[in-house]
This record gives sequence, structure tokens and C-alpha cells, in this order.
Amino acid sequence: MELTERKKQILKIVVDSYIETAEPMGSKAIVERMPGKISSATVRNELADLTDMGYLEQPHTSAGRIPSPKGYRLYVNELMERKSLSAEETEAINRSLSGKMAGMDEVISRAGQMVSSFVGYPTYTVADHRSAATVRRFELIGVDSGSFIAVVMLSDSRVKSQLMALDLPVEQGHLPELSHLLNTHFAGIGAAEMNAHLMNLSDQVDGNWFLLLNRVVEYAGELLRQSEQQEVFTNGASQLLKFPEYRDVDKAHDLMSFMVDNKENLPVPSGDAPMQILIGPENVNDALKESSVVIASYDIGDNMRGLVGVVGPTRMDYATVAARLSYFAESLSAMFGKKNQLPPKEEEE
Amino acid sequence: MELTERKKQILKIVVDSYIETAEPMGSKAIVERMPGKISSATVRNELADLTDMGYLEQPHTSAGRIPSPKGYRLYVNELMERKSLSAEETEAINRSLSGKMAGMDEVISRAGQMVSSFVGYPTYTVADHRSAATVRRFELIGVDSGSFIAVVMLSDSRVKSQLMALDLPVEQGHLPELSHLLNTHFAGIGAAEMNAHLMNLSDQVDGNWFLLLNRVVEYAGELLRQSEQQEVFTNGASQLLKFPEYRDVDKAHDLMSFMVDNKENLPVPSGDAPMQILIGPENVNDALKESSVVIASYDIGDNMRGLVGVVGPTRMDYATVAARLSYFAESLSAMFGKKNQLPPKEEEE
DNA sequence: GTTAGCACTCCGGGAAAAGGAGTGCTAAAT
DNA sequence: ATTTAGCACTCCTTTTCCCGGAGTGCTAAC
Repeated sequence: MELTERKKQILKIVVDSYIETAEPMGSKAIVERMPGKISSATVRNELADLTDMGYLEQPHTSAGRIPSPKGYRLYVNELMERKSLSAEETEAINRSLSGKMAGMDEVISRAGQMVSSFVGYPTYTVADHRSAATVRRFELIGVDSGSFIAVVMLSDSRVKSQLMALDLPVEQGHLPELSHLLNTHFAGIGAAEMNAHLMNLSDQVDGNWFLLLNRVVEYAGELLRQSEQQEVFTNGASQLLKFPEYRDVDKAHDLMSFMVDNKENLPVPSGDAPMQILIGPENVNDALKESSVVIASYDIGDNMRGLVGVVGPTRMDYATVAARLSYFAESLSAMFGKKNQLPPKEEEE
Repeated sequence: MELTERKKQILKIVVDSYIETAEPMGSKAIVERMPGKISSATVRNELADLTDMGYLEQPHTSAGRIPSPKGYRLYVNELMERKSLSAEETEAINRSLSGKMAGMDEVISRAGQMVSSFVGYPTYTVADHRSAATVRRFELIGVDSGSFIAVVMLSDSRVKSQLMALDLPVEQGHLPELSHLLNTHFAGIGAAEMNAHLMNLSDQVDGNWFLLLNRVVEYAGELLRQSEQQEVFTNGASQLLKFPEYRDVDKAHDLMSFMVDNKENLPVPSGDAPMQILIGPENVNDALKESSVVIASYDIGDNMRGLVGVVGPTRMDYATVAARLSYFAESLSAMFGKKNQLPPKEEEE
């Protein structure tokens, strides 16, 4: 059977309507939205065909039609109108992006929140380190006789620091030497190798020094492990409750706790496409089989990519989500990808 | 009318039962739990009295009784058994606390998660700065000709740092001098005064230097404003869905989105008590009128207190929550309050 | 003060009935 | 060959009604 233009037109009407109302659509309602004159009986024939072909489904014998995953897929690939954002929308997104963000860490964690409130669905974010992070530079700053600040600059240009105190006296004069030691032995290597190097040093340096070095290296190792860990953050899970498909508290609870407790299993993009849409059963994970996910990634320089995913019912408003999400991703890429690792210079306020 | 011992005993049974089952309790069921022999008719008389006195309520004429907020209040103040934790429970809590936590920031944000998973209710956390934060020390570290690291140590011992790049050349040799300038002019003062001081400097120092200083001071100011902002974090909101009182999706949604969008209005402790319980209508906020909140605070040194609140239905298991929460708060205080501002030294793993 | 007995209330669940939206099919029209 | 009108039929949804049970409040006796 052939997928005529008219069939596509009808399919699009059904999907658009179902996305909006979450109600099955019948032949009469379709006629009203069709251009030209056509009878409901004709539409019914077309609907029967579309159902045979697998693009539509019938909740029960005498109900209207709703889109099947296959129907959504066709809709997303061919039928849906690529929306462009209105001036107000781009303006609003720009405004939310222009707020103060102290560093990339914050960008990543905030991006999810911002996207979630803009698209009206829950989101999740991941910082994707293309290559394993290493320490680019150590620096020790003396504070007083018992404590010092360890500053660690990572290969992805993040800088982390922490006050450290030791029970033994920290001789300020030696800190530059110790920094140098750290930089020569522990810069540019992975967390795993650090421990080995540390062992080697254990009998080469003074015991007190070793304790201090050990402490700093442990801290650095922790940072590296953290960044390899690809922590996932979720935002706005409660937005799910707005949708009738999650009026069933158990369904809502299942998905929400999946998003919280099983974050690691949320999908990540498989190809290189800037945006990816996974519809219902296309998701490998059971908990997502009745939901859809839209994933976009953005560049934040230094071999890092941010990833933000939008989760919603299969009846998600793909056109709007895709438009907003891609604008977001592009804006973020523009802000961070270009001027490598620099925070945005904000003029306003 | 007088509140006899027997009335209290009955009240306690009703509250205990209702907390467990969420079902109204009738006179027969009460008799089964009463020691000694007593008839259901007698219990009914007592129930009628307790209802008159406002400690119990009747969902409808021919249903059993449920506790009123006043009943919960009495229960919490006098009746409930102060539970002590089992060895397994303290062990589990200790284990969760012993994990790596890189700094106080992380402690605060993790505490909420840990408590939430331990008590089985959603939580929120606030970092409460007793006194306004200031910068204790600035330090600039040269990286290359165009960039440097700004390290800012705050009065609460947090250390923050960020890589900064400027369009103008950063002369490494001048950084110590600039650090000194920052420390003499901007240490120990609030964010507001910083701007004034900056103005004064604008014509005293070289233009390029000023740009650099400006950048660092702006960063520091942002950090100070952030810490004054008392950001609230919420955790585990989805746990609400477990409770029958939130099977009504709208109620769940109301409370959940309140916890997310109106975080700032979540209650903070009013007195000095280590723990505070707000029951139903005792909450000023409408969204919480049918829920209860248990708040505890813990000491994390340097004039800072962490605050963690547990949110649940009025039928919350106060005894267990209070026991676990106070153990948590005490443990955290012990870890951080004592050895001022130091991260826990973890031996294991 | 306590208890047995009893009439009464009201909720909750299940069955039956009514209503309605929508379909599929047939046969006629284009 | 496609489109259309007509109609019987299906099945969901809502409403109504009925019944059983849990629990109460009251009265009268202990």
C-alpha cells in the first residue's frame, strides 16, 4: 500500500492534534481540519489504511486513532514543521543565558534547569569529557603554619581549590618546592597512575612532605575520578505530573525515580547528529518505553561537550522542543565553544 | 474536660496506627491494642471526648477517627516514643557520611540527598551564614601571557578559584603586586563596599591593571552575593508519590512544584531548638498547610550552619524522622563543627 | 463509670442502564 | 476506481441504583 500525500496529511493532523489534546481523533474531527471538501467516510478509509500500515493505533474498537511510535517517527522525520522561535522566545532564552555563571561547572548544572523551564519537560544533563582529564598544574599557597591552599588546574581548564590543614607544621618556604614536585610528578597523568608515582616518592622525600603531597594528590585524584564519572543531573522531574499520561501516580513514580536513581542509564547520543530523538520503544530502557527523549549536545571547549536531554511522554511536542533545545545548544556552543573555556563576559546588570 | 491518662493512651494508639496505615481507626481496633480489658463502648465515649477536645477528627459520620493537627502536636510533644536508632541504622548513616566529600559545599548539598534517602521523605537544605561572608585572601597565579588563575579564600574558609583570560597581556611579574593590592583593598569587606573601593582605585592604577582587578573583584563579589543568597536545594521530591495522601496528582504537583519553584519560602527554624517540627496548619505557607516539616540544623564551623528540612504528609513518621534526622545533624556537627572547617579525614576505601 | 444492644449513617464497590462517539461495511453515486 | 451516504454495531464512559459493612451515638441496664 502506498503512502499518498493525503495519507501523510491526515497523519500529520492526527499527530498534531494528539500532541495537543492527548485525545484520540475521529474521522469527523479530521474532516474539519482538512482543506477542500472530503467526507468522513473517505477519511475513515484512509485511517483504516494508515492503521494497517502501522502508523496509527486504535485504543479500542470504537475509539478514534492515536499515533503509533512508527507514526511519530514519520512525523518527526518528515512531517513536522520545523518551528522557528519567536523574537520573544529567543529573547527570553538569551536573557536566561546572560545571567551570571561563574564557571563551566555552573553552566552545565544550570543548563538543565533553564532548558527544563523553557521546554516544560524534565531534563537531564551530563558533562561529556571527550578525553580523560589530567592535572595541568598544581599550586600550593601558604595560609598559616598549619594550613595551606591547594589549587589544581585541570586539563579541561577547570580550576579547583581547597583549604587543607595538617597536624604537622607547614613550612611556608617549602611550598614552592613542593608545588614544583607535584607538577613534575603528577601533572599530565591519570588518577590511576598517580598512586603508583606516589609510591615511588614515598622513600625519596621527607615523611612530613610526603604526607602533604599525599593529601594533595588524593584531592587531585578525587577530582579526576569525579570528572570521569560523568555525573548526571536531573531537573524539573515534577513537570511530568502535568501530563495526563502520568496521572497514574505509579507510572509517574516509576519514571521519576528512574530519572533520579538510575540517571546513569538515561540515553546518550549515539551518532554525531546535533540532536537526536528517541521515541517510545526506540529507547532501550524499559522505564522509557512509553516516553520519548530529545537529546542535544553543545560544545564547551577543551574537549568537553555538555549534553542535555528532554524527557516527556511520546506525545511530546517535538517541534517546539526541538526548536528550543537546538537554539539553546547553539547559543551555549557559541558562548563557550568559540572563546575557549572563557566564561561569558556579561555586559548587563 | 480533662485529658486523662487513658485518653492520652488512646490518642497515642490512634496516631501510631494512622501514621502506619493512613486509615481511620475505629473503637474495636483500638480495644485490641489496649492493655487490660475495656469495651469498645467505653472507648467510643473516650473517642467522642477526644474529638470534642479537638485532638481527633472524623472524616465522616460513620468512619473511625484520625488525628487532628492538635492531636499530632500533643503526640509530638508528649506522647511519641523517642526512638533510638538501631546499630544497623547508625552504621548505615555513618557509612553514607564517610564517603568522599571534597568540601563544605559538597557536604551541604549532599546532606539533603543522604537524609532524604534515609528518612524516605523529600528534603531541602540551606547553608545559613551567620555573619556576612567576606574575602579573607586573594591570590593570583600566572598561567600564560593571556590568562591567570584567581584564587579567592572566603571568610568561611571556602576556597574558590577560576581561570581568567583577558584580551590584554598579563604580565606575570606583576601578579604578586596585584594580589597585594587586592588583599589590602578588598579583603574583609562586603560585596557592596567592593564596588565603591573599586571606583576609588580606577584612577590610581594603570588601566590594564584596573581591568584585571575589576575582573577579579567582580568574581569575588559574585561569590559573596551567592553565599548571602542562601540558596535552597531540594532532594527526593518524587518520594512524595509513595504516600496515599499524594495519590491525587494535583496535590502532589502543587507541593512538588512549590518545593522547586518556591524554595525560598520553605520554613527555616525560628528558635534555637536543635530540631523543630511544624505540623500542617502550623505552617504559614498555604502549600504546606496539609503537610508537615521537620527541620534540623547542624554546625559546619566558621559561623556557618547547615539546615536540613524533611517534608511529608502530616501523617509523617515523626518519631523515626526525628531520631534519624537528629543523629544525622549531630554526626555532621561532630564532623565539621569540631575540627573547624576541615574536611573529614577518611580512612577507608 | 462501664457495658451490651440496637438503630442509624455513610462510604465503597458492583451491577445495570443510558448515552455517545466512532467505526466498518454495504451499496449507491460520481 | 474512488468517493460518499447510511446504518448497524461496538465499546467506553458516566450515571444511577443498590447493597453490605464498618462504625457511630444513644439508651438502658449493670
